[in-house]
Amino acid sequence: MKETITLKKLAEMLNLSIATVSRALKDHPDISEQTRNRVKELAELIDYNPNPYAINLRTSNSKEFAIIVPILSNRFYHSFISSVEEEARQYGYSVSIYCSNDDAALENDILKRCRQKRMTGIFVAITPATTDTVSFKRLESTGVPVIFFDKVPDQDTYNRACVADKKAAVLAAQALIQKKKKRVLAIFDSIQMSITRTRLEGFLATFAAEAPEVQVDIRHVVNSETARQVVAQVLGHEPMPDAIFCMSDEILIGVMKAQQRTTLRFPDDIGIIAISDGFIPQLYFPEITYVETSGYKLGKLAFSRMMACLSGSSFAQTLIVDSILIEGGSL
Amino acid sequence: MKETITLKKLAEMLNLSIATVSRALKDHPDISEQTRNRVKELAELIDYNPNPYAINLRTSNSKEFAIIVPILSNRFYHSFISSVEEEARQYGYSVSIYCSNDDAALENDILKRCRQKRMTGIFVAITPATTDTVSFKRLESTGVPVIFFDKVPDQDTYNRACVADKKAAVLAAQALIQKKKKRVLAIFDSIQMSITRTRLEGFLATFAAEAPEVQVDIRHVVNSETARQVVAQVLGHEPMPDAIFCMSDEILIGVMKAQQRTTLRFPDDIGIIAISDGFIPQLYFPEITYVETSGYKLGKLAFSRMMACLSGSSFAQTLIVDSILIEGGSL
DNA sequence: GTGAAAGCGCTAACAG
DNA sequence: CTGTTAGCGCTTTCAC
Repeated sequence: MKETITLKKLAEMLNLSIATVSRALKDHPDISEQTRNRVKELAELIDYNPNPYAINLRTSNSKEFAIIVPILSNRFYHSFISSVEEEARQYGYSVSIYCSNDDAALENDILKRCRQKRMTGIFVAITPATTDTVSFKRLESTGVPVIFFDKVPDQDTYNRACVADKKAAVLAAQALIQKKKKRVLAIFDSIQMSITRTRLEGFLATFAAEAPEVQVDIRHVVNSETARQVVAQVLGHEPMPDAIFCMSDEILIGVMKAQQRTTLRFPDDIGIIAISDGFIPQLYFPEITYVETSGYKLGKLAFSRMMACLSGSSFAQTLIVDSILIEGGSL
Repeated sequence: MKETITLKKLAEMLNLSIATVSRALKDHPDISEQTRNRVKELAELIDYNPNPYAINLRTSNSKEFAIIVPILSNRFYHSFISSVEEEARQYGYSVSIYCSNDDAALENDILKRCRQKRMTGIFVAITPATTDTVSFKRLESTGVPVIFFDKVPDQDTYNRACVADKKAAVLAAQALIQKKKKRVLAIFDSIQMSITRTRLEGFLATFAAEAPEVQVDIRHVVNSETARQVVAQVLGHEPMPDAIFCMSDEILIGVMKAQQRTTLRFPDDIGIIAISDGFIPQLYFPEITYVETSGYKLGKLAFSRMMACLSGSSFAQTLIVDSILIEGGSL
């Protein structure tokens, strides 16, 4: 159990006061260059590490961000997390990950913990059950920025960063129109979810405005398996759709399973397009054409907003990450 | 900016000393039940939260574990992380996630950070480039347990938790033999990786011992795309294999892409089996038969070893998570 | 049973 | 330029 090196020890070894050593280490202008070098050299040599707990106790600045997500087994959040972590490290911050398991009570516990730990700032994707956002507001009022991302509250009094859900659906619809598809099977998640309503609206509005003659068959499913069943049934009967739209990865997976039982080929026999972060689409051959919703880009955006808040930007802002179409060859 | 509640404030409000309040809050036997209740009630009422930095400064116990992984976009590590986090929370520990990006230098920085932050213990999957494990040893010698998992150093002087790599390959081989496959195309990652050598050895030994007559065609690939190319070529020429083995998810993905260009069907025309954590196999229809390597189980195992170390178990130990065969219908 | 006091390692006035 | 001092909030002897 090697004893730890403290400022005091350094000071003793150098015959200086603790204060001087402390200042030398952080390039305080008062300190002579000679002393500074002497201190820094020894510190380096004996591998001095400041105790972050002491620093925090003194300064109440943890240099640590929290990210709270409702679920961890989700690629979108993973890329968001890596993205933020990447930036944070550059700025000398750490990142702690918390998972609320879609449980509003647990989310509240986590929030409490974040308060205890004096987190510098918080990124949070709320659970569907989160109704009481007042505790977030309270935290924010104590000077801890809260950036909501992906799953955000309705009120625009919060800082929010989202992907362009509506536009993603619009882009997908336009791609279908451009490929002259006439009979589109469009599969959406449950209409309960606000993201579904947003995407559905954009999707339908685009067809209505730009290609009203296209037949759009909207179906709602609750998971991958129900998506598979819907498609298995549709593909077995004339008239067949000439393209399928999937509003999420989960749906895409189900559709692909159904397709694998048939002899139909993309894009010759039927086209397919999805909204996705891009991982699942590249599992197939040809790769699936998709409209990208990038957790990575969202992370960058949210982080920059965080830094802005930290340097004083106090008004709430809603930021949107743009979507783009990635051609895979399946449409 | 609401002012924070400290022990001192509580003490003042109750007309008690700080020491008494502190003791009351942690059920010290010296304190009378009456006082204790009085203290606890008020603490609850005004939402007192101890400052973890002060506690740590005093006790040098961060109650925090670190998990260091070489890459975050990996399902296996995700399930490991959730698994550990789940346990840790129950024991009142937090978990910080760090990603070394397969960079040994960064890994070292992270390690330094962990030392600074006085992490209670560390779980680490090392990068392929990590040669210098002495800094881990040094950390361990200061009383911070280091549990290596998945990617572990060669020396058995470390605490290591691994999946049963060899056995996984053996199980897959046995499944192929049992299905009376006679011409197996077996695709492995680069022979550079120790995991490849381990699996290859188990795989070949099983055929040699139990079914020497089976033709096993071993191929090494470097990624999903090369796997796809190999299979695309093999499937185009007689004599065709009657089964394919994939040692990893990445290979499986490539193989499936190749298959999607053919009219071959699993399991009728050809069989397929993989080693996987189970996510990718269930993307296809029929789902792919695989030998499971579970990050979740590995997490539980590693955590229990961590707790053992914390309560004094000092000798190094190598733990193995068993593998099982999951039938998907593709073999 | 309760309180006084020391100190964990560090920062930041305030003095010289 | 450098040192002295007073805490940050908490735990923990040691007294009473």
